[in-house]
Amino acid sequence: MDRAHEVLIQNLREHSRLDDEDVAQVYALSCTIRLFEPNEDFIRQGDDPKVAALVVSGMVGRYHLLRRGGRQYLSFHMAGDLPDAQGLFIERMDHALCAIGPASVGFIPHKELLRAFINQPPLGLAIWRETLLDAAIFREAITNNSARAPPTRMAHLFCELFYRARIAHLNRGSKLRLPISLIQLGEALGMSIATVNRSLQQLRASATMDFREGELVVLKWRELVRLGDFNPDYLHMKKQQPTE
Amino acid sequence: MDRAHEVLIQNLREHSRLDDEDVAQVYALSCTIRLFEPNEDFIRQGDDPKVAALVVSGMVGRYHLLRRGGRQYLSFHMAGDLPDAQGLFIERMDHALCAIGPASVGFIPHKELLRAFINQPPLGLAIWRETLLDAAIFREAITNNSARAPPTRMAHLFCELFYRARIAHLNRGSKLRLPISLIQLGEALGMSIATVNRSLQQLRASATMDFREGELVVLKWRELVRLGDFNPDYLHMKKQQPTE
DNA sequence: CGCCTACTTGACTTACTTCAAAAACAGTGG
DNA sequence: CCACTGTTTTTGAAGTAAGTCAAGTAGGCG
Repeated sequence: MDRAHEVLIQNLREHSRLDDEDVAQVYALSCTIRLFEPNEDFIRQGDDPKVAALVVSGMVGRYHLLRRGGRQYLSFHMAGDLPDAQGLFIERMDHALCAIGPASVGFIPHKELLRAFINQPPLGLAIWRETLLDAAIFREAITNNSARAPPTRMAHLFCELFYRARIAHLNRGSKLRLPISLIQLGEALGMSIATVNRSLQQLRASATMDFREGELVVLKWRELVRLGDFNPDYLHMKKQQPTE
Repeated sequence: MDRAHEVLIQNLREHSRLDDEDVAQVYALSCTIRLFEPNEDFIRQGDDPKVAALVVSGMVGRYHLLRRGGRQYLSFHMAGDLPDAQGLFIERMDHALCAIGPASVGFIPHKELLRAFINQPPLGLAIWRETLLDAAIFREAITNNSARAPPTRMAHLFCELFYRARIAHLNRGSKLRLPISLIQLGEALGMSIATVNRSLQQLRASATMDFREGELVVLKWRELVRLGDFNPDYLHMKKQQPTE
């Protein structure tokens, strides 16, 4: 139960300073937890949600529905993330949210959040910053999908996810649970399933990482970072992560 | 001089409700105007700006610098836009800003904006919303560059720019000044200059639009929207634009 | 065990990139 | 006014990388 508030606070503290009052306000928020099956949508394109989602455990994805019925995944989210904070101030969802693996998601009423912002403006700024980091991640995705060759592109995504997971202490050493299918990887990176697979083979051959059965294993971080042309500056974390 | 405050208010009013107090706060902001040559940078990657930029006239672009020295353009901005509002709460710029054509840009001290948010919270929310719209545009760019074929992709960008320009009353009928070179178009859309040109030829052949010498002419809007798979919902404008 | 889904691999085709060269155009200085 | 330079746009030809299609394998689950 409290896990929800804890992961949120921990996440916000990675980029914002929260004092006791801010933390108290967060704990005062009501948060209804729901469990979702892999691939289950919990916010649809066109919805006008009255609650904000908080990833409590597992993984969540955001995607555009394409005309032909396909999907373009926009980002992946893990424990502590508020993947639809924008819903607070934008009426209709222009994209959908779904569980990637099994996920537990907390729902916080917009009304309570807005009241908390009035009582405790620094908390509002922390959430604002959260939405700005989101935007920075989107910008990087534009560059990644537009300007990098398939294997580099894939390595970059793995770097980002591993880096963010490590900040949130969600990795187990060099391993990270990433229940993303190759098909979804293709829908995120803008490549066909065949190219996804071949890129993955290349990365495996480089012996810098492995990814199979929904688990990422990072074997040589520095090398992988180089392969993926990854520079974490865009994630704007307060403390630099060890480069291992 | 006042032009700067006016275009900002006009832009914010497209998505947010501003009362007289909010407007007064905006007019109280000091704003230093500077003129820039085409292609001149005014914020660089890594900067930690103390002022926020406001496009007063002309066009401005945001881009990531690529390892090989190339650029990935992330978005284009026109009069009324605050293309680096995020700088208010994110320390270091993860991308750069430059003038596309000749542009006049106003600079508003962060301190004054932050004070205005305290005096007039709804103004802060309007700016927050502005950054959220930015993010929505980035999301669409991910999808555009990852999932759409070159001519569709190009048509989509033209649709977005024309639609946004029309909202801001920057078009002259079916015409719009867009001083973007084909090279820059390629750097925005993730295609080679050859493909840019051939896609452009195709769009010209469709007789839905023309683009030459930095001027876009929309000949058949509905048709162009269909060609570009364009749905303006993601721009979250209060009033629907006439579909002409 | 058999079915379904996800992953893997190969062969073929297509579309985009690269390379190259020419044409149009803008700006410069004679 | 006209050469001269550099840049942008246009076009063509060649090479290649990624998509499509198709078949086969491997796991997971009823």
